[in-house]
Amino acid sequence: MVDKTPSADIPALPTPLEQSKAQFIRRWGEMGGYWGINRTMAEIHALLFVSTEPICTDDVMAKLMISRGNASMNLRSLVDWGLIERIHLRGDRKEYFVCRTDVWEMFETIVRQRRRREVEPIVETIEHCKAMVNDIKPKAADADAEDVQVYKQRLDEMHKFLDAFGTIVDLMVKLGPGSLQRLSGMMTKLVK
Amino acid sequence: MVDKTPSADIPALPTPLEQSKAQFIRRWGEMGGYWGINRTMAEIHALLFVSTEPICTDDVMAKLMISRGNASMNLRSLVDWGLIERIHLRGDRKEYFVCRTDVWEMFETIVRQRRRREVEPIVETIEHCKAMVNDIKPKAADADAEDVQVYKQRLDEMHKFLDAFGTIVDLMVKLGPGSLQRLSGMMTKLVK
DNA sequence: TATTCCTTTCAGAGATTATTGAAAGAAACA
DNA sequence: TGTTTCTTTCAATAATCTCTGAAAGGAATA
Repeated sequence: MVDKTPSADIPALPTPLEQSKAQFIRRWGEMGGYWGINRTMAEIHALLFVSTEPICTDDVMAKLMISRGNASMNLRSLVDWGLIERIHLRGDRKEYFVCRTDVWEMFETIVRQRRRREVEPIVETIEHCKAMVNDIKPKAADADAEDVQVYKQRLDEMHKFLDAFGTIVDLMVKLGPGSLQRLSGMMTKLVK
Repeated sequence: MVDKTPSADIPALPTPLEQSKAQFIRRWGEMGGYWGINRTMAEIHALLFVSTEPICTDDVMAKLMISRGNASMNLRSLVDWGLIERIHLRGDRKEYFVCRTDVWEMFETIVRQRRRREVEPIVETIEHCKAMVNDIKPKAADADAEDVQVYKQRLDEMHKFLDAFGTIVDLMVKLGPGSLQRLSGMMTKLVK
């Protein structure tokens, strides 16, 4: 453990580099809120994303001014999501963390998780709901008849849409980093 | 205003159709939570999505067992999002609501809003952050030099990625309902 | 204009989620 | 083994978000 502080407890004005990073971190955190990810977790992720060197829990605590517990929990979540990694530095007992900086990998990871958590459950439910109304179709020829038809149709459309959407995202992920550009080229032609 | 209740205050067992709808509504609501949309708002949306007929505030209150205020606020949000519409029925003073049932339109609407709220702000911030470190580049040739380089590069990659992603989503929306299927076909060939 | 019917608003209550800090746990070291 | 150093956990607290219900606001009707 080396004390990197230049001259002990002088606060030191933030450099433009630090200011810029701080701004990015703040905004990334805010956006996290929109995504059902908590702000702190997103901020930690951003902090690691803009850090050249590995960072330990105490660094995170100091830079974001949060408690040890909070830092620990959110770092763990980020590891669970697969967005950051634990590493160990020779001669240092502490754990350090680094961010997967390849934005494509990041995207892939996030898309996979969100799909599993947010798309698959609703698809399963739709299938189940369809089955429920299919089973009892022959019996009820009453006033509901049209209602049932419309309902089934809507579920069907939603189902197809979600399937197609999932497929395309899968393929994008499989195709890798270049696919967005390639696709965008293809689609531009298609549009004409 | 016609009283549709079959025989007044007999609760009536839920039909399979009603059960199925209820299940869909519930799940759609849960998923809303993941998307930074509140559960109730998502449930109202689902309720309208599976309803053949227009629905008024009292219907929403009754079916979801929520207060008038809650129903009113969330209905308004859904209108603001462009996911549902207010309509008026002849001879009835109440306002009714219907859902845009075309899943493609729904997707388009959601994507537009989310892009504006979640992608554009971060892109602006990245541009701003890049400018901040560009302006001061010539001066600082000290130890930060490499750090600045890496930082700029990462911001750049993120920027490019977000741009490309936005482009492709735009194109998908422009191409309309068939594009997912078409694209998925094209991409499947590409993969081989 | 007064009345009725319906909608919106918003302060307070309630529910949920995030954060802290201290205690327990785990791993390296001597 | 005991000690040190670091990490995790979790009950209590704080912050945030959501919901209610009653009051105020509007618009159609008489």
